[in-house]
Amino acid sequence: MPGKLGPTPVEIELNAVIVAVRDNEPCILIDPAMALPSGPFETGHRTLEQGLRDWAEAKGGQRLGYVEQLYTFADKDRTTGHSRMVSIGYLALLRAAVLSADAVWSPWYHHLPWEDYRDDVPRITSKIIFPGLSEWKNASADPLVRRTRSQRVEIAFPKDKRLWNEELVLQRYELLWEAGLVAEAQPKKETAALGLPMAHDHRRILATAIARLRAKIKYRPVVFELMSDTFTLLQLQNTVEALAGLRLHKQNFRRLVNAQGLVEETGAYAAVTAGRPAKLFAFRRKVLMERAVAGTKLSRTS
Amino acid sequence: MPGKLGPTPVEIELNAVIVAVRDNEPCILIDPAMALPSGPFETGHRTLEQGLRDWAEAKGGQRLGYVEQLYTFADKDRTTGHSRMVSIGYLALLRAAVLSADAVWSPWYHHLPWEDYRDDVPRITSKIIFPGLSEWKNASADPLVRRTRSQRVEIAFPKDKRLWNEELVLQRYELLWEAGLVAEAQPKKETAALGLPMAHDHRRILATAIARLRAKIKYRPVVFELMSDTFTLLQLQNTVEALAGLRLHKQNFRRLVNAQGLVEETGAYAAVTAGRPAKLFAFRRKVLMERAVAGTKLSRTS
DNA sequence: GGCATTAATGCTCAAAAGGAGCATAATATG
DNA sequence: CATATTATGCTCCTTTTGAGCATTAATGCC
Repeated sequence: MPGKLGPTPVEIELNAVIVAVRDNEPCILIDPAMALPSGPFETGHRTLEQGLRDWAEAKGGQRLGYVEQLYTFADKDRTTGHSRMVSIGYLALLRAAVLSADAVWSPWYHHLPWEDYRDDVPRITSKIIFPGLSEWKNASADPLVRRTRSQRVEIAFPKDKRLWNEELVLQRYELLWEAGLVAEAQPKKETAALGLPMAHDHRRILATAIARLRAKIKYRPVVFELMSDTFTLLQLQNTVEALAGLRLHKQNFRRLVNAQGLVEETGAYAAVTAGRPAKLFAFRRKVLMERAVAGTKLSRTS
Repeated sequence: MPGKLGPTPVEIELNAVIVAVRDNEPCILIDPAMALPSGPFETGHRTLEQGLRDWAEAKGGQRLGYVEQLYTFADKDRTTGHSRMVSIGYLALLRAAVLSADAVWSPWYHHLPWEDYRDDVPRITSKIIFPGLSEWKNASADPLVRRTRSQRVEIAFPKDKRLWNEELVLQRYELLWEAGLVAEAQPKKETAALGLPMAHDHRRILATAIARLRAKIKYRPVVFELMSDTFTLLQLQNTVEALAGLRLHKQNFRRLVNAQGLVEETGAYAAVTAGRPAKLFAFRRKVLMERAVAGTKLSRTS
């Protein structure tokens, strides 16, 4: 290859989106500079994931529960001095949380307010996003570009809210970025003020994490990593709704949870708040072993 | 954190699992040393993916079609000299293929022969794998360990072939590795000879790629990246079957493809081989724009 | 106590999707 | 022409989903 310059000196940085749900609000750990917790990858670690776990434990005083690698970024602008910065994003789920002084739980919908459809469509959607994206679409002279943009917008932010696809978090963020509607964007508008900005490209990493999590809760019992040992079905549903940013049909949700054998009754009842007391359930950890659920869509022959 | 040594000098290596299907056999690109194509990440590149594309194009003379990041590995044993090697795995799909001299297409089932269930259960499964895993299971004195191993085996390699889950490629490889049944394993048995070994941990990366691809074909129209411009429905089915390592129900496969609006008739017919001539179809590229299909399993309220 | 309110739970019904297989159509070959 | 081979159309039945009605069990207020 012409212009070969040899291996680039590189530094590895681990970025973690650490999630917990408090009062039915999904929150992420950030520092006062609006940055995700991040640290260097040290020589002593056997694997990347162990590196992350050790570092998070030392810093946050918590043991990370569920951990999953998200994506490795190495864009050109991620540079420190003359060496290149490669960032490996992780998603981690946490139950309780005692925080060290320099960290805060920040509700993730503060950063991506357009993602919360639990109480109808967010107001900013029609007030800012639709006009903003429309303007962006028409800003191109090329009719082909306009058509493409139009289609992307319609998929990411459909007019008909029943077509809302809660998994397209990253696509939506990228669309808003391209349209200059978020503060991090390069050719940004003066008006770019959608959501609370974060350091560097951390809001993008957050979007990646939410997308992954929203996809995953559908076929893997990861929600339980966010629940306490016992919980009511409503609490469970509230947590799923918080993550998905959607309201779910109560009875069908219960049917699903039961049919999958995900929980078992503990015999106890929740301390009452109002209405009929709810049974307390516990996650059947056995299902983790019993099944390796994976969506089958292929109509195989028997 | 005690023992902190500061950022580790690191080198980035890109590893690509480049897939094409020839004569209904999924093949991967490897060099004579049984290694996946790999190259360093150069300073000149804007992003990792662009780095991979440039490098693959220069080396293979091909433009990569579909590219997807798989996983970033940085295990301790991946070391060159005193700097640490971080490997970023990619999956790429290719249609045709003119190869440079030092590369070969190797059928992936040569490396993972237990993954091909198209003609019934592979023979090695009952002849080598079942006894081997059984022995491994019983090798532990701890009854708890035995139980866990037993469950893992039953999920990965179920006795009842209708329970075969074609997506668990990585789990199966790891199981065989732990049991010392593959040549790459550390505490390997003399008999460890399942499948054609590959360099380093490349067979593991291949397993990751296959798992990802098998999962993806179910909800994204990626197969078409492997098809020529026009094809018969049987050819399409054969390709899917090759990837999934399964036989599918013909009529239902067609119903699915039609219902999803994935293809359109071209009006032409395939050059006959035997039997009734088949219509030639083309992929409806529009669906890529029309829909951003994502599996919905949450029963939302309307 | 009686009644409104709030949740939890049980059940039904219809529509959509998925699994299996029968029947027919259109070619090639001997 | 009979046979073999593949393509394609259609039916039937089972499961899964989507929606909503009805009942149960508490609390709070009069």
